[in-house]
Amino acid sequence: MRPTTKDLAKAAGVSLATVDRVLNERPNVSARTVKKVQDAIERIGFVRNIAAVNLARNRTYRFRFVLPEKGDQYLKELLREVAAANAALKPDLVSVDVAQVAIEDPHAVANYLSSLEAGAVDGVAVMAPESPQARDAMSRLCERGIKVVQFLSGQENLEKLDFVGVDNVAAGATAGRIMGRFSAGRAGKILIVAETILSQDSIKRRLGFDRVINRCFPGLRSLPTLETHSDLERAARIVKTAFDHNPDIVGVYVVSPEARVPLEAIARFADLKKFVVVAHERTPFSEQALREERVDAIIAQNPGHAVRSAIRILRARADHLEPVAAQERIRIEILLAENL
Amino acid sequence: MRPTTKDLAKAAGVSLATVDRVLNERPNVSARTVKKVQDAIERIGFVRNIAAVNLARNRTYRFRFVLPEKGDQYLKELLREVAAANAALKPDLVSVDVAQVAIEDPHAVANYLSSLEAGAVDGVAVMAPESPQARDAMSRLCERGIKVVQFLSGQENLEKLDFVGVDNVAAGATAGRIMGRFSAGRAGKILIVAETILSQDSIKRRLGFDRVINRCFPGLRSLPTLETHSDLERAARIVKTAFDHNPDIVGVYVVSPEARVPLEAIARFADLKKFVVVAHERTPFSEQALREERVDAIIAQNPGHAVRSAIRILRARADHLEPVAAQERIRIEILLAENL
DNA sequence: GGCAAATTGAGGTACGCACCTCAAAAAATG
DNA sequence: CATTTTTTGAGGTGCGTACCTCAATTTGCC
Repeated sequence: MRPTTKDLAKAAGVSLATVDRVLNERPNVSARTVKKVQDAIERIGFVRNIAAVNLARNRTYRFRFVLPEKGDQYLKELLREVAAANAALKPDLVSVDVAQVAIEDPHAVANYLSSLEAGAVDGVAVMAPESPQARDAMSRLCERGIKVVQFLSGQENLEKLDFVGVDNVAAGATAGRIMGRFSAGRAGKILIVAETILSQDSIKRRLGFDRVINRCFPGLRSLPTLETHSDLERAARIVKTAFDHNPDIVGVYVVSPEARVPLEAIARFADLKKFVVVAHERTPFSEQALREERVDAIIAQNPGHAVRSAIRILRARADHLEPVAAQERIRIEILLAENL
Repeated sequence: MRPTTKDLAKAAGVSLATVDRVLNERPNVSARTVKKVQDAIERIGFVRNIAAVNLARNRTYRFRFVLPEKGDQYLKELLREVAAANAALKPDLVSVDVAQVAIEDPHAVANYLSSLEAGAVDGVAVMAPESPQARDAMSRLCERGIKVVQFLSGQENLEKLDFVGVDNVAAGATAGRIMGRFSAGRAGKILIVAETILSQDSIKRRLGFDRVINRCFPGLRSLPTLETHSDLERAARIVKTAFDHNPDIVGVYVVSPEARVPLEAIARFADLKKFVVVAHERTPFSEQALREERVDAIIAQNPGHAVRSAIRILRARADHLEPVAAQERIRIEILLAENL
């Protein structure tokens, strides 16, 4: 039988009240007594029963994901995963919801975060680009006792905050390696498309990508990043210009998470199958494109894993526990048609 | 405030005892009353508090992983992950241990499984190749009320059993695609090495591999599978013969999970860097080899995910719940030096 | 209508722990 | 030494649910 606090009290030669004081770090316990209890914990292998703890504390967890207002398919996947997690974790007294904010506006993000009260939410997962305003707002949230994790974006700014997501330099490097090796030794240029070059994430990916291309694939050269601003017409125009000026394009790398706009733009006047196409994030569009060989590889971070990981971390922090680091590292996935 | 059974009773206009009867599917409740309670559950959004349920039931979960007796580094990883899961889940009243059995002997597996008593274990995760004996033993375990999942091996034999692991045909196909595209259009032969060709897993991987190679890469041709039987000397001998007979080998595909023996055998007389080398499973050896470019890609199934997934499934089954399918699919990972 | 059977209600105990109060004992202080 | 302060113990209540018993009520059947 599993030892209970009662057994622990007996083993330590103290009363239940004292065991309680030690376990919950209440004041007025002598160092000697603390040690007696801790030794007994070791000796009999006492482990707190979380179910009982949560029941007695009558604890619930309310977490919120702060996500972009605008987006395409990847955002939809994230919303779906949050909703799924909310349903799945209800029996565990965890409730999760979403606030959609104009994350491209640092003031909007900061305002929203400042408006949160500790009574309303126990933790937030924030997906917002780096900005001094957002950074300050997050710090202030922490001070008010609300746990914060940075979600899929902006891992640079606050080391003391947990981060859920991939190392974007490595993700870019992975894309670069795939691009290089899939090019089968051909020489030429690589078209690089992003939604905006202002995003730190895109900058990092490009950095990793270029590093690998330059170091390992001398026949290939990356062109300057084109910006779509999520505008199909604009994208088609500038992409066409790029193709006209560079007849020797052998590959296309879509840096930003929503690949639909840039790839549909290119498909208007070129056959994607003729290039090595690497994109980020699995969405219905990119999945379909991979199946039809219009895309050769997708570099992805699993949104379901990311959401669940963020929740586990918030919960651990709320309980003053250390998250299990190994389990929480989000992998950089490489998706081909065969391992979808 | 979250509704409790008390609130539910009031909302349904019945007593607590009746709510209890409905929730736990006890007999002697009229259909009309059941409906009243279920409607009320919907209406007020009642969700059972798992912490309280487990506490009241005083439930504990004892699971066992049945793993091979002999093995190399991948087995070690599995053992490590099981131990880690055991430590991490202790507060949740889950205990996990390992029994190492000579899984290559169907009788040994069957004997071991038959010896398990329902009182000692609530569920087992069995990693054993397909065999009528093992199959029967698993079925009988189920009948005795012990939950069973097939772990990383043998998904064909019993559809009614849960399976944790990847589709090995797809894993082989993924390896084939990587092999083909990384070969950069060169023509030649591919050396294929397995520990034994008797394993269903290896057969399936080879099947998927060949399918992709034959269909998509006409310049490449797979050689017959060589068997190492985990014997370095033997492996070195037969591998050398193969290289002598086939000077146009461009790639090496190690089908079985433990890549150390075959690759060290080859490295004795050839430079692995000159070939495209694809292997399965991440181990300290394969990871190091990938870093040093002696291996070009690793196709892996994350042992940590697999272990945790098996446990979640066993737990769900023990509670008569349906596991969350989406979360439990083990991904076929492609590892390069960049996304380790 | 009378009877048995099925259904429902009331109330209790237990699970392991948190958190509270009050009193008793021990230690520190002067 | 007496006094204050710190430490410890004893005991209670409650968290939300499971599971049990016994009595009361309703239903179905002949």
